Amino acid sequence: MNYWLIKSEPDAFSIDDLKRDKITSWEGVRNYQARNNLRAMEKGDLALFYHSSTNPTGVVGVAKVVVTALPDKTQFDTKGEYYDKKSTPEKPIWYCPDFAFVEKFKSIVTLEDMKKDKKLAGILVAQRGSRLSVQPVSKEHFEYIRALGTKG
DNA sequence: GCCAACGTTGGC
DNA sequence: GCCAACGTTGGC
Repeated sequence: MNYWLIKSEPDAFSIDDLKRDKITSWEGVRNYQARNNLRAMEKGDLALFYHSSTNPTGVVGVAKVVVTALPDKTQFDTKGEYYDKKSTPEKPIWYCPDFAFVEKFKSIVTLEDMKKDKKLAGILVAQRGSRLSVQPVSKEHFEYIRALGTKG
């Protein structure tokens, strides 16, 4: 059982979109480190859902891995924005798991909150220049942030 | 919209 | 395989 943080721009795909769709394939990640994290995810793992490039930025809910990583079909779509000409169905480069909606927080746990909180010292997302869109999170940090968000 | 951080690409 | 140039992310 591992814990993660996944970033999404709410204009592209928000926690409300996940709530509506119930399940989504986490397609379009084109960063090797993020992909490696996606491939390391196991069924039942939980992820903090983070809204980036919005005001305020922060964790807005929780998602659960329901299907482990399979080849991301968008890499083969020659007309799509995620097409990768170096990838083939025989040797796919990019993989994505499916996430299910778990909950939306009563209140957002903002990046500012996380940076200030001594209990969250060392959390990747609050580190300067942390661009990685799929990050591991410790169990302690996960549960602490979830408690902050759900208590409202 | 700016720009720091940092990943990727490609020439050598 | 180094590294400069370039592109992207994402907070502000």
